[in-house]
Amino acid sequence: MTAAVLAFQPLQPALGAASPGSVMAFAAGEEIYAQGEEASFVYQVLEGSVRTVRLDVEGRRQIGDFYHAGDFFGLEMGEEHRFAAEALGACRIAVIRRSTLDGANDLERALWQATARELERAREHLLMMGRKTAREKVANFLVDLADRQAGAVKALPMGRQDIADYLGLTIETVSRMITQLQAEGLIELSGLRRFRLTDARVLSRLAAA
Amino acid sequence: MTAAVLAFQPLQPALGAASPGSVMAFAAGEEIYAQGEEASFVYQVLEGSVRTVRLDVEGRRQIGDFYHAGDFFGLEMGEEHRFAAEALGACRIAVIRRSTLDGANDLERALWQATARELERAREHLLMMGRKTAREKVANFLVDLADRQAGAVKALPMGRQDIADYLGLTIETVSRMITQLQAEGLIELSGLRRFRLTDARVLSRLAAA
DNA sequence: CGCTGGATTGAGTCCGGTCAAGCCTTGTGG
DNA sequence: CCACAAGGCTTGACCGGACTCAATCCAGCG
Repeated sequence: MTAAVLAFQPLQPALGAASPGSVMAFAAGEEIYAQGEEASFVYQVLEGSVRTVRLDVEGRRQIGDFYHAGDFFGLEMGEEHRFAAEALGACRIAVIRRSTLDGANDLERALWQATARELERAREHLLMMGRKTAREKVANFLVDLADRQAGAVKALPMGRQDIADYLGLTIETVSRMITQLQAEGLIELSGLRRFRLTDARVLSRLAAA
Repeated sequence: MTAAVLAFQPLQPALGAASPGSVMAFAAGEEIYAQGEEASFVYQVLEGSVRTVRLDVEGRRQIGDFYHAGDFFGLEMGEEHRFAAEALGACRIAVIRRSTLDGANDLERALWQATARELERAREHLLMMGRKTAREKVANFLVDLADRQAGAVKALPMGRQDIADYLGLTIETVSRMITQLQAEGLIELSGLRRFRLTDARVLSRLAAA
């Protein structure tokens, strides 16, 4: 568990401790649940980051979302998971059996709220996919990521391919845009997995565009 | 109210009749609620179709989703609506005050489920936006629309611009793709707002691609 | 140090966007 | 029932941003 990963701000309190769930640890790249697997649990990130992934018939890959400390995921209503969930790096996950929620009114409500928040994020994501240029998408992605982390130096816990599959771009285009933003002095990379927003103002306008 | 509009299959029973809500009628293009408006109601389509729309800073337009008979919409968790809702054609809408839901456990649960279903649709939509070609997007759109309607001849209740803004394409591209699919004998238009799938098999493969 | 897989860079292509006419439904009024 | 307008839709020519293919580069690690 690196300091960088811990820098993510939990958006909601841990449910794990208070609820009859267990805590599991996963290593980088490990699958937490599979696409098509029965959805009998809900999950909360305690430490680390998680991605949800789906492959279509042609093998094209789409990232549904990234989840960091405090986030719930696996909130499907259907019988099975439409996306797989995978650990981005080493992480600890609280696993809560769905059936234990029945009748637990506040838990139920908390999960409904989490579901609605998810929906909001999905719609925001949609908006971005529909009408933004590659440059705007990448700027938006970095600003969002930075917003969730304290400190000037932000972690970039996912690889370029993951970013590409999240934004609906190719890895080459993502790479070019990052290089470009850096050349313009809007961001600053240190290594591949660490960055700073050197001009948050311009970048935010770009992202919002 | 035309027969075509009524052909949509309600996916969930009407809540309006059973609940302390009122029913309102809207004409084509009328706004049901505005972007940024306080979200103190939830809505269910009784007759007709509805679109949710959002304009970004640059004036780019994105359709969030289309809703037909039986569908709930306006299910935001936040204080205000992120998208506006507008009547596609003449329609009747059940309006349910959110506060009347407190403590009504089965209603609450029904709405959570509706929220989760929305989330699923949003993710499906996302998948499509990320990785599909214009041709696949349009095929997918038509197959989805057809699936929700009985009878061989399907209604196309929205205009080309709405389809474009839903799929993240331009109106010209949508038009070209429709023309192309028709030229290949996969679909058949009669007028601008009515179509048949003449080769559902091939079309579905295209859509799934 | 030397590997190795991820990331970058470059050249060329193509899909979908843009700009610009026209066409056709649809609805209105004579 | 037809004429006419008006908006929505289609079509065409051209352009450009993102993709593809391919060759390095280099950070991270043993």
